[in-house]
Amino acid sequence: MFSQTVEYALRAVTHLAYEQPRLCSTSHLAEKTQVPSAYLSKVLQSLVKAGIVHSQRGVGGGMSLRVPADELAILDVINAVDPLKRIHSCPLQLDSHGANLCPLHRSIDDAVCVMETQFRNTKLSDLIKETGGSVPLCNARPDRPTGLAN
Amino acid sequence: MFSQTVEYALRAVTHLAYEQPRLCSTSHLAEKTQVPSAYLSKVLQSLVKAGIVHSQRGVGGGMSLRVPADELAILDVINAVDPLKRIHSCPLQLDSHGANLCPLHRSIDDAVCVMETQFRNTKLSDLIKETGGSVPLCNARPDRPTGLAN
DNA sequence: AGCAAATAGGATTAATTTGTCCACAAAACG
DNA sequence: CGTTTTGTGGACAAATTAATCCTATTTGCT
Repeated sequence: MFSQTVEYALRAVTHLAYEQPRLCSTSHLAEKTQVPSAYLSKVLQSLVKAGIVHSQRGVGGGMSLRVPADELAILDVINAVDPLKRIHSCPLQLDSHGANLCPLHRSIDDAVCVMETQFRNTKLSDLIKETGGSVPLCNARPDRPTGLAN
Repeated sequence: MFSQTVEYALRAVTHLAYEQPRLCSTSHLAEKTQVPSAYLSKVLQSLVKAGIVHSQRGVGGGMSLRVPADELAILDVINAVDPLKRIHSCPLQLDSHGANLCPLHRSIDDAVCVMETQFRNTKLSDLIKETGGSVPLCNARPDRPTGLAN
């Protein structure tokens, strides 16, 4: 349904929010989110380019959120790595119906639209609240909750 | 967002509903829906196996709907070729939170759930109603609306 | 029986997505 | 200044999805 890449990106920012404002190295993030480290680094690069994540090289460096968790919609994260694509015109070239989509594509686009709205309204901060016995990233916690990353 | 295969399957059943109760050959369907013919035949095989489409070999044969269009949810079509996968347990193995999903996966699954419901409530018959200046499959019409397929 | 029209299905190729590896660049720190 | 730690980016490999090709099988028709 959603690509692996989206899943990985969301895991990453969720953990970053959880450890805010500490910097997380890619390898630390990879371990915590169970994402292949080398691939995660690619995904993070996309998030950096999108201005969602800040990166700091060198000793003690790593990644951190560039945006407050309550201002970052998870739609932004999704769109940074694998954009939801709304249907604006008929995929069959026969655009003899102008701006209207046929019922099929109207229906598909409606579904995408609903998700888009839902993901725009869900902020990253919503994902790090511990609600109803469940915790962010399925109980992934920092090793030393009060210490430094790594 | 949705796979090519889902798109193709939906185009196919839409056109089948449109030409109901005539039989449509794969090549006729392929032309009308602009789907690669050889690939469409694979997709149709899945629909046949799922009991959604009836196939008839030999001269004058082809495909037809096995189910009335107003009883066939487009969710059934989607699930026949590329099932929506709900998240039932945490993708990270740490299932230390029992039946609860973490907020991230709860949120993703909610979105999938909404779509599932929407696609369950949308019947194929809804896709062949000509509403608001737009027509099924972006104006694809049978060559001879009152004649035989092909 | 024999031919033509159609689906069924296996094998193969192409394209895309996912994942790995390695050399390089920047930053901190002695 | 050099070494270590970190991200960057390119090239490549593996896996999955999409698409093609070819042969068999079923069916209708003369």
